[in-house]
Amino acid sequence: MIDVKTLCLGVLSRGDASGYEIRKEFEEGPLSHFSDAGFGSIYPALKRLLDEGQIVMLPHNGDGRPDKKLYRITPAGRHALYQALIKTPSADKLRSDLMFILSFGHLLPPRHLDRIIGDRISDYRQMIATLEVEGSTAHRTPGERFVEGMGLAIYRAVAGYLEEHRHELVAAALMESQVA
Amino acid sequence: MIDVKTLCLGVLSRGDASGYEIRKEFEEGPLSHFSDAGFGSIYPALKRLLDEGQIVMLPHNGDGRPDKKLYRITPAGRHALYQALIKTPSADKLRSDLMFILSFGHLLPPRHLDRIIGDRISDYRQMIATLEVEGSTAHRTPGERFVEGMGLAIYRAVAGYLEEHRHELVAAALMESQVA
DNA sequence: AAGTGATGCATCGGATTGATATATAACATT
DNA sequence: AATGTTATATATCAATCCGATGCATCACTT
Repeated sequence: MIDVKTLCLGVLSRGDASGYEIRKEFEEGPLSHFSDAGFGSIYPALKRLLDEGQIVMLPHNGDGRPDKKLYRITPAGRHALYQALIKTPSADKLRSDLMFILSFGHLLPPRHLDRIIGDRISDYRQMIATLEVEGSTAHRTPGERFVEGMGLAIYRAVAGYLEEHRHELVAAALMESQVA
Repeated sequence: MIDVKTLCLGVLSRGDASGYEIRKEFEEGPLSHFSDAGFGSIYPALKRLLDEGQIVMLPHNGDGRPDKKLYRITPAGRHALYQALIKTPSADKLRSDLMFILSFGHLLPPRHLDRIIGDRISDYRQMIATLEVEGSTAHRTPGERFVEGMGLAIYRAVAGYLEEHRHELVAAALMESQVA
């Protein structure tokens, strides 16, 4: 798995940024659908990257404000990023609490099953709507468009599957609850 | 996110198992598509579950063999599992090194892009074929069938998207490499 | 008889997660 | 004017998790 240092280098390869701004990339930007990193891993990562000379800190303009630290990638950093990018990528992994829960559907009240599936469908429909708007307005590189399109494709597949098979699962749970 | 203790309780709720067998569930079973846990987290988790009285160790039949330890869930364990299952599930998250890499496609040789995408398509097609066979033979609860079907739906969506958009991305990278 | 691979337990360092703490600025609310 | 809320911004910390490694036995092949 790609580590947080590499994730940070990736963001910085697009332009200078602070730790806070890097975080936002993983929360909102195109990368957000397939990567993740919190402050607890970003700040230590930046510290290590500094030590290794892969980034430098820009002298802050003394604007006052709570000391924003801007970082810039160095040639050494670009080289390290490239080395990480050409390594064979490890397998994709989807972690889903919902799927774990549903695989034990027989232990739960049918009404509850129906509700959590319905809620999740709404979440996905919302994300899809947001992506459809952003995708047509925001400026993106071909790579970013590709990745965003993949996110959209997956969200649509999941939402569609949940909608189509929701009733099967709830019906099976209902039958079982009547036997018991 | 659901922790490894709960994942273990889930597996044990279906029947007694050893740490090794629990691991196999996450590697091969229907849960494998959406959960994950290695020995380094399973063994400590089992130890804690023992301390908390949520599982017990069965007296091993002294068969010789490298000391297989069978665990069984207790009523307290089933209760803890239930409590975990009815909590609102956190959002699904797909971690994909490939997508991170592709979003920096402009930094890589077009040939390389084409190759890693092609490789990944083969991986997915292989997984889909395996799932299609298993799905029609193995015995599954409704919940397990539902989850396995979701895995299949996602894999098909990803493989399809990669196949359909592969050339766009590679073509864009080619154009850029000619400009430079 | 040697090798390979599956079964099986266990540990350990390093990395990550998730929660928490602090502080300023901008904006809206009462 | 005072209060509350949200966004900006850095940082730490315990609990947990990941990945690699080590050890030993059994089954099967070559």
